[in-house]
Amino acid sequence: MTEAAFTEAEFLARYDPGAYERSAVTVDLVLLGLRDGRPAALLRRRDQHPDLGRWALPGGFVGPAEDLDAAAARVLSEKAGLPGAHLEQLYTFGAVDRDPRMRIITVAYLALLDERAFAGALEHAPDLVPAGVTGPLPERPDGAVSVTSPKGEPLGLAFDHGDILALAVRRLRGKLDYSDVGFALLPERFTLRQLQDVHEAILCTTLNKSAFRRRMLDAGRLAPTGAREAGTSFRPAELFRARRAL
Amino acid sequence: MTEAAFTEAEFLARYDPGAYERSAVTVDLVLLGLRDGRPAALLRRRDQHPDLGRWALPGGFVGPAEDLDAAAARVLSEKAGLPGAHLEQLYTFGAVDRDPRMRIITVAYLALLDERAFAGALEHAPDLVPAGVTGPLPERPDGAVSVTSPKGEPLGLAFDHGDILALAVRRLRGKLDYSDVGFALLPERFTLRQLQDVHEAILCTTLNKSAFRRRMLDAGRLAPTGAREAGTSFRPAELFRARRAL
DNA sequence: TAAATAGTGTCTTTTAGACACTATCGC
DNA sequence: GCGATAGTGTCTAAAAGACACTATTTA
Repeated sequence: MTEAAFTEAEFLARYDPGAYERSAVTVDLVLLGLRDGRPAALLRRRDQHPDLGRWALPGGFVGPAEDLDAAAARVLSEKAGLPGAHLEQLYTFGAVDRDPRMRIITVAYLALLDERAFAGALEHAPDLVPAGVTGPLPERPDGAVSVTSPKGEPLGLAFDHGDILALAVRRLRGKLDYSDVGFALLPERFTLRQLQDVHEAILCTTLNKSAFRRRMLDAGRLAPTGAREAGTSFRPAELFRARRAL
Repeated sequence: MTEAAFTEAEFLARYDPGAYERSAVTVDLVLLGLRDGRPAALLRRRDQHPDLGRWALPGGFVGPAEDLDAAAARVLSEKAGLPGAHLEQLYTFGAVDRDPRMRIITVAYLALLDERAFAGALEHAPDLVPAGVTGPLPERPDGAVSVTSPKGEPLGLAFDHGDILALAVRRLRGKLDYSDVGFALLPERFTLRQLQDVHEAILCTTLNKSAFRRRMLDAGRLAPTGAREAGTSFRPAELFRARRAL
């Protein structure tokens, strides 16, 4: 029987990994944050063919001895110079013709940056541009996003990166209500009003204040700090912290 | 300037794809259905090292000129002999040591089979075994699944396939309420009671009959056929069909 | 005290659960 | 009519929206 012919160690010693087709695998990152209260993504202008002049998500090849999540974290720190951001796998794009150079399968990740991290990334990587992201409209959730330069001009995205960006926004919207991704876009301590502003910006709606506060406080994911914001010319709001999930 | 030196066509003609690290890429399928009203997955016993004797998800390598979705559909029809099943990408698993033979990145897909397709797959591929899947418990959604043979004996899964299976169940549960994945586990025409049974089996709960009917009918995803089920010895229920999403 | 925003109370509307009730089929 | 399940009506409980109201700070 085959089963008894080798031990697993012997089997592995004789195994020839060269016999299989291989593909280039990359990670691409949607670096998403809020800029002036509006969703924005960090993009890089392509200075080479193909899709020269179009705008692309930062990304990089996955090393042969590198976990996917590690590759995403490496690209995040290379491009944005920050370790602490929320990072989650989005989806894997593997259409044969998605890159005309060769077959490249890319695992897309969503990275959420708070305002400070977003600004830090811009300093750390001067080739990144904060592009405004609008849509897909909540009532047409499978639509496309429109991406604009800081001056408001529309930007064309390279490859299938528009699809990736649209998926990132949809994912963020879908998880906003029941997960703690919303906190990732805020500093460590924040007011309930700031949290509501974030939700409204992501969902493209206005929310009811008292209902929002009720839901957030009842959900038990917020810990009051006792401290209050400083520097206001009016009644300062209480500062909360995201409670570590169990 | 680099930009003007070549056209895109010239650039591509000179491009050398050999310069990048590559990885073996596979798709693995969670073939999920209901057997006697309980969740079950189709698994294959490994007859080779590594993990000889453990139970694995059906899968296959992604061809060099094959889209990811096409590879998943191919494996589905090879292993289960059916084209029409619901198929969606789940997650990509790429830990360096997930397979001791070599670096293999696998894109996991969830395939939902109705009772007929499930039985058909068992006939088409006699090496597949319908394994009962229980858990993760709804109150511990990030727990592990336990997998049992048709006789009720626990089965050990190969590689990280237990994680993949658990993720599949969680995804199915999460989408059951707002999407139409529930319909994929039923024949084309079904009664509301059958639909409720499916939901209860997947969610591991009991649901309120009148509230369930209200929700389903109000959601507008059901189309009445006018026909009624046949062969009952009591009042036959109305048959519905899933309405095509816009 | 005026301005501005934080935070609360409460009424209404909607949605979900509980559960008994009626309806309809084969026999 | 009986047995069994389909399907409905209605009460209650919980959650969400509307919106006015009170509270607290700086200037």
